[in-house]
Parts: sequence; structure tokens; C-alpha cells
Amino acid sequence: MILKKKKIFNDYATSKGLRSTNQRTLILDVFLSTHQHVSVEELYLKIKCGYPSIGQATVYRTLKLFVEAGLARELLLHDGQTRYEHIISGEHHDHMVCTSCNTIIEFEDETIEKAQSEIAGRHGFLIKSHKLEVYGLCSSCRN
Amino acid sequence: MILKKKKIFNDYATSKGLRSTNQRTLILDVFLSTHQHVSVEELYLKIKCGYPSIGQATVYRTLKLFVEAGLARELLLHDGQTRYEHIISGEHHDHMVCTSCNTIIEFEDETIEKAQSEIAGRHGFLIKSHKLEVYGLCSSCRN
DNA sequence: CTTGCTGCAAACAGTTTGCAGAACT
DNA sequence: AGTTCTGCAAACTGTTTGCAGCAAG
Repeated sequence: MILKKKKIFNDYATSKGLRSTNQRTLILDVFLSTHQHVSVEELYLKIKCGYPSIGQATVYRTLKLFVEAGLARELLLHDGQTRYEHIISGEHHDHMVCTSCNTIIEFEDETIEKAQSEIAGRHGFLIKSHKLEVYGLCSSCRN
Repeated sequence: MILKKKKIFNDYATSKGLRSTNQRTLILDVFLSTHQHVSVEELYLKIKCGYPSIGQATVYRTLKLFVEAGLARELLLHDGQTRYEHIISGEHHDHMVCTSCNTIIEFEDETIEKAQSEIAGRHGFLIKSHKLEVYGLCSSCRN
């Protein structure tokens, strides 16, 4: 899985004539090793441990590369920070965000996707992507 | 409709002991008279025409009041600006955003809402709100 | 008169950008 | 060698905040 992602990035890098640098390799490693939905800040701090001279700008720039390469997706949740999540071979999922403890539950639903296409069809709209976030309280916080 | 909203806000203001000021009245008027999904900047500029001494901070503060009062909703789309839309008597709807011309089509769907509650139920999750945005090309831009 | 509201400017957070030097090919 | 990439710091954008004066109750 991780190897596959590295390959995706290398292929992308090659196809675009990008260079392979220590920073990029390291950022990719750390990104792949983190749980989902990391903020740039979180990643930056983690990377700084193993490579103290890294600059924030590099992390920002590299994450954008990952998005272009198709292995990460940008998330704009409600905490004012851009977060990045892994893309697992084109699969899409949505999020239930607990507003109390910030736990994120991922889910996927056929019915919803179908309903969307149906509505889009009715409006002559061509879907490229979508984003569904459900906010509320998770099972441990609702009590 | 507009009168009703004014009443909602007045009731809220009274209940919270807020004062009625020219600025608030004007901002409410302009907000109610605009099309959906205004950014703070857009509103600010419109208001500045009729009331040049208005400050941005007041617009920001007042819009937050509207949200608290239940007559506006904050939207975080993908253009880095917070936008506000009208809430029509508790009704909820979702958005299809054309990434080419920025047209926003609103829709509502029973099936999707139901599927959500069903999934939430399965996870013991208590839904407070949700946000669904579909991105793609509208009928005029897809050609 | 008391307290809340406003406008201003400064502060802020997250992100982007210009640039000189370093690193890859 | 030539060009891309990096780190730094400064710039920027959207938003928030502190404060002195103003205005509503």
C-alpha cells in the first residue's frame, strides 16, 4: 500500500520532471505513516523532529504536489486549518465529525452517491467530486 | 418573508438584550435583499455605498449575530471566503457548485437525508447538521 | 448615566511568495 | 552547468480583537 503510493508519486514526479529530494521523500514517508486528516501544522511538527531544518513552506508546497499527484485530498473542515487525507486508489468516502471530541468517522454510501447522480442528471450537471460532512456527537460524547 | 426575518432578529435581540442600531438594521436590510451566498466582502461593499462610515468589523460581528439568531448560515466553500446564506424557516438544502462559472444550484433530497440518519444510527452518532457540496460543471459549462 | 456598539487600527492565523543559496540531474 | 528546490522572511488574505469615543436604553 505504502509502496504503491510511493510509486504513484515517483511516476508523477518523473512525468512532470520533478526532482527527488530528501525533503520530499521524508514528507511523503511521514504523511503515509500518519493517521488520516493531518493538518499542515501537525505534519510540519512531526517532520521537524527528524529534520529540524525543514521549512513550513516546503511542507505546504509538497502537500500540494501530493494532491496533484492524486495521492492526497484537501479537506476544509471547520477548524480553520486545511487538512489532508489519503486517497486510497480512487475510493471516496465521507465524514461524520464529532463536534465535541473531533473524532472523525468515515463512511461510504451507495444510496447517497446514486441520489446525487440522479439529482445532477436532472439539472444537467456533471459531477466531478463531492464533499459530505455530517456534524454532531459521536456515541461516546452524546451522553 | 423579509418582515418575518426582521421579526426573528428583533425577537432574538430582545431576548439577549441586544441594542437596535442603525448599522444592524441596515446590514440586515442589505443581507435580506441580496441573493444567496454573499461573502462578507460583498456585503461590506454594498453597505458602504449607503453608509460609507461602516467598518468591516461591524459587518463581521453582525453576521455572526444573524447566525446565532438563526436567520443565516455560514458556508465554507472552496474560495477561501466565508459566505452567508439565508435560512428559510429551518429548511435545509445542499449545493451543487459549478467550478467553472461558480453558479450554485440548491437542492434537497429526502433519500440522502434518510441514508445519513441510517448510517449515523449504525454508529450511534447524533446528527446536528450536515453539509453536502457537489462540485462539477453546470449544464452551460460542460460543453 | 450606564452599558453596549462602532470604527479604527493593530493583531492574528494560516498560507503564499520572492529570493539567494543549496541540491539534484 | 543548468535548473529546480529549499529555507527564510516578508507579504498577503480573511478574520478577530482592544480600545476610545459614541449612542441606545
